Amino acid sequence: MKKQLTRRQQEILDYLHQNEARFAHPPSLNELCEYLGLRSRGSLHKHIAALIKAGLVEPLDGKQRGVRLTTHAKPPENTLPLLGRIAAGQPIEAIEDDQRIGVPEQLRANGDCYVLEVKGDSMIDEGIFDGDWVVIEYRNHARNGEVVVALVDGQEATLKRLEQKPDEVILHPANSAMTPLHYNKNQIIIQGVMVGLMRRY
Amino acid sequence: MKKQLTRRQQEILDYLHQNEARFAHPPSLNELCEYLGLRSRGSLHKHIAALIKAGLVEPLDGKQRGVRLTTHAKPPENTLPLLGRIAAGQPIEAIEDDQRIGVPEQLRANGDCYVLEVKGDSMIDEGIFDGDWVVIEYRNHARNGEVVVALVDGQEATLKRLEQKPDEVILHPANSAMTPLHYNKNQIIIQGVMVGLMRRY
DNA sequence: AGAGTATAGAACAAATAGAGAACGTTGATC
DNA sequence: GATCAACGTTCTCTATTTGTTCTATACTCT
Repeated sequence: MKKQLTRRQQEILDYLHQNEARFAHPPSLNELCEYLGLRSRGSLHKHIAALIKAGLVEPLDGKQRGVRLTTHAKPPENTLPLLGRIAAGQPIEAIEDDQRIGVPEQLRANGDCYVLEVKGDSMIDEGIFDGDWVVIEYRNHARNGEVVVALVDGQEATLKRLEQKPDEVILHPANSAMTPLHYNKNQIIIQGVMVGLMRRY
Repeated sequence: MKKQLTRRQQEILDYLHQNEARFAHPPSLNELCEYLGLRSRGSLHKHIAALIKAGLVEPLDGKQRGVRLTTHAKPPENTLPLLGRIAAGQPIEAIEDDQRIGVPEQLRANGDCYVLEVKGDSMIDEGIFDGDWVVIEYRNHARNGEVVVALVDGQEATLKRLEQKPDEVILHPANSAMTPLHYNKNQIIIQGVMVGLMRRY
């Protein structure tokens, strides 16, 4: 039951969105009037009030702190968190805070997922290249043959094809220049299973 | 239940679809009149009323917020048409009508794009596998080194890496078991350039 | 001829937009 | 603490825009 915005309201909202970066501090009604070419705060206030009612702008109950957009509380649909880069190096090389990336539905699993950027060529024979994005489903077990994010000795994380044997775990790189790595079962923690891949040219 | 649209109604609906992006805000009847070359709101209003009845346009009960298409009338955001499968076979093996597939923003180019499903292993060394989806930008020229959809002799379409020489065109497969193919310039029509790739596991 | 369609134009009520003034509050400055 | 400018709020009044309805006229088919 969300109400439709009028043209002017939409226009003002768009303006706020587009120029969010431009303002050092949230603009006051007077400032906004100037930007929008209005002469009356009262007129503008009516529009802002409508936007507040629609939940798009933070209410400003008499306080003087300017017009702020509501923090788009819900992360946009169709995106997943981009947690960092993965190679055969450190656990996971984190990326700046709370970055998200668009992921279409068909590339996700049912469970919770996240995205990593691939670093290095250790899986090149599987068609996983440096710079690719891989979609990972949170899971702590996997079946043989699946490509997993494996944490080795609690220290380094790596993207490899998994083979579990009765008393050891083998991580297969997909690169003819590299050899499979053998570990004890308790050295390996599975942090997720690859379910999708994206590449930009 | 659904009534046949008249010529003009269809025309107006098409116009709304195609120029949806052009309008900053939903156009009022007056604005639409101008765009369509009409002088009377009343006339246009009758057509819009028909479209509303057909469920293609959101009803505007006296409110002033312009003519908006109903949500289910427009193709879902974030999707592109999935035109068919491409291999080294027939031009393009069409898929059932009007299928669409989700494609995140970062995998698209600026221009119009579409998606093909890859068939065969001719580009396996480039990390393009059987069953992958490739995002293609409509373009009829490409630079050397780009992967293109090339139509050979107006008959068979294929996905290959392009090399243009002064008097011939070479299509490089990325598979050590295959050899590059040499053509005359006029044998080859470029139907698009690959800009993205998606894979599901 | 007649049904279906298209256009122009006038007229109307409602929704929207704007200006301006007045009021109470906040927050910084002296 | 008093002062004062800036701010958010509320109100009234007015102008414009917009959706709607109606009538009259023309065009296009069978």
